[in-house]
Amino acid sequence: MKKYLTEIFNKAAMKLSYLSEIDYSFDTPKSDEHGDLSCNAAMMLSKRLKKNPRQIADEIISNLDVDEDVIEKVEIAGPGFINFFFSHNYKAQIVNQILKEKSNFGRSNKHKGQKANVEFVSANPTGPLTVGHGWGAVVGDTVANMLESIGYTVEREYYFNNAGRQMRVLGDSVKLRYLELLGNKIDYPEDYYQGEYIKDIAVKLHDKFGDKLTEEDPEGKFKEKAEEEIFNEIKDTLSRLNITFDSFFNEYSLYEDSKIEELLSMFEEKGLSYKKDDALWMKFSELGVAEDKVIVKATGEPTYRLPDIAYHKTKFDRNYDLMVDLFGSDHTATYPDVLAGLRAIDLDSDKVKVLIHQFVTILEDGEVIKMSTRKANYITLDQLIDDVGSDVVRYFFNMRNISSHMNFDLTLAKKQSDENPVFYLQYAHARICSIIRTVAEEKIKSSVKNLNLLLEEEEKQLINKLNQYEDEILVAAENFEPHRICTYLQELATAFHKFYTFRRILGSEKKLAEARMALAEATKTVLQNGLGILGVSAPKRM
RNA sequence: GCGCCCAUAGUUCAACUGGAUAGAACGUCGGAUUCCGGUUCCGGAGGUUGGAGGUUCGAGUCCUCCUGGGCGUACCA
Repeated sequence: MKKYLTEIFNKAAMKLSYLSEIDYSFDTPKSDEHGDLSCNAAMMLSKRLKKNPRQIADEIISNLDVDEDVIEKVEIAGPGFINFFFSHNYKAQIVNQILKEKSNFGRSNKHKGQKANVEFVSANPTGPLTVGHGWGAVVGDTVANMLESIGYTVEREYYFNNAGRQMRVLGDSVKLRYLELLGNKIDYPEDYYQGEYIKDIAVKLHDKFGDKLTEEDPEGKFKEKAEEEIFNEIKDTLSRLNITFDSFFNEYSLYEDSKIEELLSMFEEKGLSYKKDDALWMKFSELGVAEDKVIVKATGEPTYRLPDIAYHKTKFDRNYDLMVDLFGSDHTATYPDVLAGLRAIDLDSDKVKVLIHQFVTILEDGEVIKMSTRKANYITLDQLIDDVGSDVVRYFFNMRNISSHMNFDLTLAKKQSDENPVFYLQYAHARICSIIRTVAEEKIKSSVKNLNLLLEEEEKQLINKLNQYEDEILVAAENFEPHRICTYLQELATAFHKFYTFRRILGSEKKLAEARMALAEATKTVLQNGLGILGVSAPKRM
């Protein structure tokens, strides 16, 4: 529908040049009294043209070449909205389109030929993933799915720092637990990793090497084994959520490939770095950031900023049109430095879209479960998946706007009932599958020949919802907002359930039954496609 | 102190990048099933969008200030 309006407006703009000077839009009104789509152009122009918006609206309408078979009514309403009412026949054809395009329905080629990189999770392998990582993991993967559905070729990437202090402490922690295992009395420092998994790794090393590692460097086998073990566990957890990565990029390779040195000399050439107190500082204050920061410590070791900038530079070198970074709000202070660093070497930081999710609070029986990583007192993502299953985890993390703080209601999530929004959606899909099975026995086939018979209110509402899908996907994807899809699918499921309650397939006149069947099948396809993007299964039976 | 995020119905959240009468789910109260899956559907009650100003045709959305919460504010990542 939007496509159609865009076309006739573009044609009209050749006569009314002012139309191409503003950024007007077509929106779906909240109330259907206001039509299927509404245009705000006249109101936006009223100041510029110093004319009454309704008068402008009138002028626009008289210059539109409207096909009456497509749009049956255009009216000016309120302060100057132009409301378009599409014909029922035109809207009903969406059913035909859906059944033809099947799993491709809703995909667009708007960004065809463009490459995107989505970096997410990126947790350092120092321990199991927590529920907080879960949010980033699910949303990152869903954002990648959405981008694919609007034409991008997407690479999913996981970046981790294996050259810094955190990994050193990890090696130290494992070694100490190993020594403890050998009967040494140890004093385990508070800032070492506290979890039981450290002991498990020590045990594995002990099983394999006995007491031969007492002289081993913590950064040797201890760190290596820990990284390997923990990474495997992280990958296993993610794969339970159907999340896999195309590439794992590690910080160490930036040193091996001299990317750090290259970057340092670029900064130096541009006069953007200077020595002070034995450290190397970056002139961030000249790059739109409040103050200068250290990029190489007095010890000669870079701070995280330098490799982070170098890493992002490799993304530019790899020619992505869009780079998405997703991380938790505890990193909120770091990204402006990275973006400034990229601009400093003349890269277009607007191509980097930084998404930050807030913290997750877990609620059980109305009580907040307090978590502390340092004390290893947290719910792991694995435990959460054990408790509620992958579908619920994915749906719950997708259904909230990431910029809000989230309350994850464990009690609700565990319920396999109508209180749980996931089941409402899945039930709608399973119900349609069941109808298809039943109806097949009655030898009724779906047909798109008589869609114009679908004139009942519930049928019209459902058709309207189906018409909105393509646009919802596009808006959700371009805004990086998976929760929009959840909201839409809930509305679609509701529209279907209402249709089902009042309009029967069996027992209706043949042509009508066939048309209704087609409508139900189209709904099933859209539910399936939408759930697919969210990474939630669409069960045939429940 | 400073920076970023948040505050909408009893609760959890929407509101299409400033649009028309602020919506939905859960909860609550009251209804619907001889019939393709009742894990469903219909209806009622429930709001000064944290507060105060401002910008304009129009503000939950933008600006300023205030209140209350979260996350940061390292030569940790």
